[in-house]
Amino acid sequence: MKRIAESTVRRLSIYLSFLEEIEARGALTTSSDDLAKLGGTTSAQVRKDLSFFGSFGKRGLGYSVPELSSRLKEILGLGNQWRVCIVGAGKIGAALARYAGFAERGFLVTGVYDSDPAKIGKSTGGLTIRDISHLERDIATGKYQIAVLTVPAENAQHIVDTVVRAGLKAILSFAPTQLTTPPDVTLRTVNMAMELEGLTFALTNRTTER
Amino acid sequence: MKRIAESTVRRLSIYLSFLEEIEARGALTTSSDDLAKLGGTTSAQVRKDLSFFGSFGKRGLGYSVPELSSRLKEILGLGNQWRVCIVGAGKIGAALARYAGFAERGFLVTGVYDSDPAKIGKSTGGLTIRDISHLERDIATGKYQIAVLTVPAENAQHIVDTVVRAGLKAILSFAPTQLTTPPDVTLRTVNMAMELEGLTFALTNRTTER
DNA sequence: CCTAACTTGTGAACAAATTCACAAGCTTCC
DNA sequence: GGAAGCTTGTGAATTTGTTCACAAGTTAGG
Repeated sequence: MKRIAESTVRRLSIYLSFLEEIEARGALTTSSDDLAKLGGTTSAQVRKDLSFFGSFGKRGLGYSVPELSSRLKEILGLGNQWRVCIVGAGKIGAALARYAGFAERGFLVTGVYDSDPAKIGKSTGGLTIRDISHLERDIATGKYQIAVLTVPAENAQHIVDTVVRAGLKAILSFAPTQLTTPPDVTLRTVNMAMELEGLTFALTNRTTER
Repeated sequence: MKRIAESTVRRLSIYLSFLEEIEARGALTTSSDDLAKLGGTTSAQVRKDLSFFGSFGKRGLGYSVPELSSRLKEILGLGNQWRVCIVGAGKIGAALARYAGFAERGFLVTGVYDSDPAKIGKSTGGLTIRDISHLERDIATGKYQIAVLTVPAENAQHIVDTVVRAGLKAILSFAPTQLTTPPDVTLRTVNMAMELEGLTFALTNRTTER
């Protein structure tokens, strides 16, 4: 299969959420133009994105909402449930552990880890906080497929190395630092400071950039 | 000024954080190659990114760390402080209100808003939660330059419309939904579900995408 | 003062992503 | 069953972003 751009994958997620809205409203079919308008893109872009994976529409008619929706779920790997651990039981970690939106999408947070003895053993979002020294073993036994890191920048790379060593292939980091992983491990980073800087850049340079 | 790509702005943020690390370690000069290695890019990319804004280095020598650092801060609009409000005093909003990392970068969270009567008047992160019905007026009087939205998807667009009407030009949203703003308002969205879907796509399609 | 060793800044070449534009398929209606 | 009206799927054209490659500064050493 051809390499798929990250921007394409992001748009697929967007299309899927629109399809779910459309489905909830009871419509049975939709068109690339509908999806484009909702997502602020063009119908050609929508069709091109989908074309990487096959052809799901009917010429003259559009797309069947339930069908496209389920094909997209399949493409995005949302057919089955995913076991997720949260590393770092600070405020953000605790908020995520409790966040119901994950479960709706098939992400099951089944473990929370921290290194602070004061937190270990306490409960958050219905889960008992485990000692981070157990993390590597737990991953190695297949307990998790995805790790979400909400730890300070200083510890982040070390934890990445640990979970990678244990065999994990997907990491979502909220640590405000640049991390490195081997090429077979997928890493996404959400850096709030960086997002805010994108805003202040726009405010300062008034270049209506988007 | 030429339009600057969002990818360029993100890299500038990364370079800045490296410069601060380098500065903390006491080095006085650095090179495009150093920055490239730290950031997983190429030295040509670094130089090209900087060239959009001027020429800050000395041929044969590299860049003065304090100088480049302060020029980048200026470019990113970090010279002055920014007043930020958080809309939505749920778990994530409360976590952000308390997050010290913002202040370090010059982002002052000076207000938290919610619509839930049970929360209004309570305190979070040293701030009293205000009734969201005051938000529009507060923005209009210049209290804030940036709004951070941590509200449910259903309410997000309505709140965006409100803050835009009040004259705000920069919004960071954590709501898991697609939002629209006029072209002169900069919007950045962090969507956790979408990030996780990017991971499961990679796990499912095994295309070592990055 | 000349040469060697660096490193920047930048047009030009290249690659990637997006948009265009249109043939091809499906449906409806007469 | 043919024409009209849609909408998809996709090569080709275009635009945007990245990498190359090298002239032009700068410093150090003899």
